[in-house]
Amino acid sequence: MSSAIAKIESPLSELEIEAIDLFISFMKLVGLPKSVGEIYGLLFVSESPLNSDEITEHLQISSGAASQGLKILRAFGAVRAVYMPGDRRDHFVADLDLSTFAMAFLNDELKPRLENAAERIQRMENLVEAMDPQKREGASQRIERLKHWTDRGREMMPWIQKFLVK
Amino acid sequence: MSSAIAKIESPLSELEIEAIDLFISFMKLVGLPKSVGEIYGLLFVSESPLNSDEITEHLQISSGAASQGLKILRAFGAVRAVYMPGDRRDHFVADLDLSTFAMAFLNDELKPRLENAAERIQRMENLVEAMDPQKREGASQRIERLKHWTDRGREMMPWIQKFLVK
DNA sequence: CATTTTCTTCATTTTTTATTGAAGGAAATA
DNA sequence: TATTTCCTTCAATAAAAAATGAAGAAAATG
Repeated sequence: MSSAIAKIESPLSELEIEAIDLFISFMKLVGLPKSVGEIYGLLFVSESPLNSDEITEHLQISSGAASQGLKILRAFGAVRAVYMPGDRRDHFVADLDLSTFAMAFLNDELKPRLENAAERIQRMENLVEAMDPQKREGASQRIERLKHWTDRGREMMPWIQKFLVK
Repeated sequence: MSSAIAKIESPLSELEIEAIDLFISFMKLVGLPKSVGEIYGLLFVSESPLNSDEITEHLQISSGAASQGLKILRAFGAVRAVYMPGDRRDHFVADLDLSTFAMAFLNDELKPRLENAAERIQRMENLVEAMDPQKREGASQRIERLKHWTDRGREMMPWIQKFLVK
């Protein structure tokens, strides 16, 4: 840096604060760390692409957290790097279409869990088969209930996906 | 206790372990602690109502955790206390209909968040109004996108509810 | 190809969240 | 009403998750 004068900390605008707050709570809901919400919120309202330094300065977070958070956001397709002529650094913009993010969450987080649940229920059914007939009755009913609801969850998936793309 | 002989730790059956594992991961998904999943999983496959002591023994958790977990589960309507003649202690059974739980989660967790988001977006719109016209354009578009998707979430709620009750 | 810049990784530290268990309250029993 | 049993609460502790920042990899520059 050419100037010896310390950079003035860029305070966040009210708008940025609202956006960041919103996305922090949203990311918490889907189990992602605060820093991910901060970064996405900042990029969402930013008029221009931001580089890693700008992100760490604005949000007062470490470079590690920025790198990690951006990695997660890129994996979800919520953020992408754009080329800025004459600047070596990566610059990032938010994908404003939240359906991209929702879709990725559905496929990467929810779907595997439902599949895992299905496998587990299959194992439970096998275990119930092996029980002596007296005990089997009640257990069997319970497992069926469980199966019913996970099936229900799976049925719901494609519908939600349609809802998201339209 | 009349007997001086230490109680043998009741190990969990394979079926119980599968059920507990399943509900631990499910509760994690909705942001509830492990112990809540353990308790619900145990009760879900239990043939008979269990009291607090039985729960703490089987799961090897503290009385505090059991009390706390049962409180949460009752609040969600996922578990209820049943009367056992000749026994002072509360006995608990799981509500096997998972839609009760899902519905409570929707109403208690999701709905307030969406409403909160709506308020926040309203504030953001006001802030954008107050910006100077040059900057307003882009910001305004972004907020509209945001609004669109939270509205979408709100539209989806009643549909999911119908799906759950049927 | 040496130097500088940028980015990522990961061991450590900090922060957050969950669990424990003792203390005390509430209700049933004697 | 004193005693016992059961349950909950909450301060302290433990466990889990996230953030930090230094080390080093990767890539561009001179």
